[in-house]
Amino acid sequence: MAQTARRTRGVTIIDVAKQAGVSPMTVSRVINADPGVRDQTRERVNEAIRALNYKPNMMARSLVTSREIRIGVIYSNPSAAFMSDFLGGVFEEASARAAQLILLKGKDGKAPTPEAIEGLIASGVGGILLAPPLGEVPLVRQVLRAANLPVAVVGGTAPDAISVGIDNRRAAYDMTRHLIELGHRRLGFILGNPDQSASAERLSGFQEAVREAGTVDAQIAQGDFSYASGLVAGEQLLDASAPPTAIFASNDDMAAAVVSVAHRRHLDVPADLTVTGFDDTTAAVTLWPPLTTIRQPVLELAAEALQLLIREMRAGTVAPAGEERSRVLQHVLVERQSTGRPARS
Amino acid sequence: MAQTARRTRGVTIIDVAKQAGVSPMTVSRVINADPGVRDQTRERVNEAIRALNYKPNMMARSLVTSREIRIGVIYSNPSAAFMSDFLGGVFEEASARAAQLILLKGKDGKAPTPEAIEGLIASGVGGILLAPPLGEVPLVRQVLRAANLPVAVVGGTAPDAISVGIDNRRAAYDMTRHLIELGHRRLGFILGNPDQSASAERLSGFQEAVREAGTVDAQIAQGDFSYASGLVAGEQLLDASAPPTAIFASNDDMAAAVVSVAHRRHLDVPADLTVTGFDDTTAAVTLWPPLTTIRQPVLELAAEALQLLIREMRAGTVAPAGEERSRVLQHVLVERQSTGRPARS
DNA sequence: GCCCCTCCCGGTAACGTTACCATCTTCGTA
DNA sequence: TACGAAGATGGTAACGTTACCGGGAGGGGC
Repeated sequence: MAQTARRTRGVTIIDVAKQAGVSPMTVSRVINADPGVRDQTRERVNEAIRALNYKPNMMARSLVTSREIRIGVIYSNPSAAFMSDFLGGVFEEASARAAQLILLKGKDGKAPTPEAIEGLIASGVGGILLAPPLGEVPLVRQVLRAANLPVAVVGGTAPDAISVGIDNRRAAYDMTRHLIELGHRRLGFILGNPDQSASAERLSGFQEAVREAGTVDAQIAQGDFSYASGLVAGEQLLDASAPPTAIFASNDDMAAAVVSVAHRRHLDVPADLTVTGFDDTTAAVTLWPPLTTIRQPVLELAAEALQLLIREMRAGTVAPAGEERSRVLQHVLVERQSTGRPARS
Repeated sequence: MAQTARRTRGVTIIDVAKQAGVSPMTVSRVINADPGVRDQTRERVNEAIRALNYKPNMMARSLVTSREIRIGVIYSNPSAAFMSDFLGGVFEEASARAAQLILLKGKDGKAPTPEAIEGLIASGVGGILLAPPLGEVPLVRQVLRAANLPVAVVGGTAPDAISVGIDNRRAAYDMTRHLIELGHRRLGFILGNPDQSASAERLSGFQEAVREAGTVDAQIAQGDFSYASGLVAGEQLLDASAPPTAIFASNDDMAAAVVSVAHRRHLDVPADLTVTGFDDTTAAVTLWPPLTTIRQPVLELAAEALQLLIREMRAGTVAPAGEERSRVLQHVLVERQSTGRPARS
């Protein structure tokens, strides 16, 4: 019977120091990668750390360093799958840096009320992290600007805030090229919600690839990222006299709707119609066939944004000029079973 | 221009004490609801707290109280919507109690490998929180038992661990009664994955309501909680010579599949067929029509489990006997547009 | 009128870490 | 050979909170 020590005795920096035969200060230096330590000493300390399975105590550390980091995270509920990853990334980063998170969630996919946001600010947060698409809701930005707090937005442009996202234009371009390379010459594209800049960027990428290919016919239908709008847009595209052989929806929900429309018309996906989405939400996989789509590195996006935000909060100044205040991460084209070559060229 | 103080000066317990004209110790007592403070004094302190907008510093507090609380959270990815709420609840509770979270996520909806779990344990966590359905994966439980750590599972029974969940049987019973009250007399039920005890409990609740009603015809089809299995089960139920007028799927994914099958057969939901789900995931709302379903208070579930776990970790002993080691929270029947009265009785 | 007991409250010492400055080496160079 | 400079390490004092004890103010019983 493994009599696991219930006492979380807590091996401290002092224990390590004793074991390595140095002072606690030197151990601290090793942990924080301070260059002013001889290699030999450093090695001895690292060995002691390993031997004792020492983990620095975040509480004590942040008690003496940063007075306290409290960050407000505002999100609605665009896609739950997205939020799950997003929160995961934020939490991991927050716990690594001993930041305290205060969550504020809007109801029914809407942004929280200005009052709620002001309440959050009044509760004493030192910075705000905005999940998409809240970075582009004018009312939210306005309240935040008035508070003059450091803000980081994920997945959206932001003139006066940190922003982290992917290259939507490039991602849409890649997907469109992929469809063209499969042999499709009549493409359909379903636009996203015009209030989000990502919609225009994705359209722009689509159009560039089409223009580049030259001999491709493109039809565009308006949507708003909702399943219902995908239903309408799908019907519209397939009602055309020369319907597309491939439809590229601006997100997975709308792509799922297109698949549903196709099935109702007894069209097989992908034999009769190729469908692709964007975002790689769970919808992409719970469906049959699973969707070819674009995956955003959501977890990394969130972690990166939080990291930049914390740095800015520590620095104290809101803007270190046009420095590294925005970052673009790589997307991935995930190929599943909703895409194939067209029935006949 | 609101010259917001960038210096997070950090109003401390000492500032409050000065303002209230008492010692820091008394302020601490007020914060921790210690009874040994005169009402008059308490009021004065509370006033000072409000006036200064004082927030206790979690870091400092937990530095002196609990040596350190580090909790491992293991989850796969059953439903992203579920996880989003779940993580939200866990995080909120963790940050309120200054617990450090370490996340471990299984790939592709599968449980993490035993090696990964052992790695998590070796990293020095003092307790483990298991998201559904991991509490019922034998391999996971086995590894955890060997480590002899406090464990809390959400949504599942657990002989030797804290468990928090809803009354699945009662919830299924409620939903079935609801269908019967709408006038349905031929019901279809789609079972969940037989490896999860929730499946059997839901079936049991369904059957009890059916038995109670007396004149109701019930047909049961096997599923496994996946969309694909819902497709098969839905076809099977609707192929019957006297197909049901209402189908109760054990989760939303399968319910969504049934809706898809119905549409393919040109059956309107809910005019020709009533469909209900379970869990209230996003799938329930992104679909058309939105699903009537059972909502679990996921956020509260997670928070409660974490709270119980932390208490047990602090107590030091693994089992305070058959005390409050499991808790049942209330579910809610959410009525949306996928249910209606049968076409003809 | 004195003693003891209860009820409130304050002082002091931790908790584990890092900032800051002092100290001790070790060289390179005049 | 000596002396300053740079490099490496240690000592001390914080950070904000609570645990633990000690002590003063009342009140009741004899």
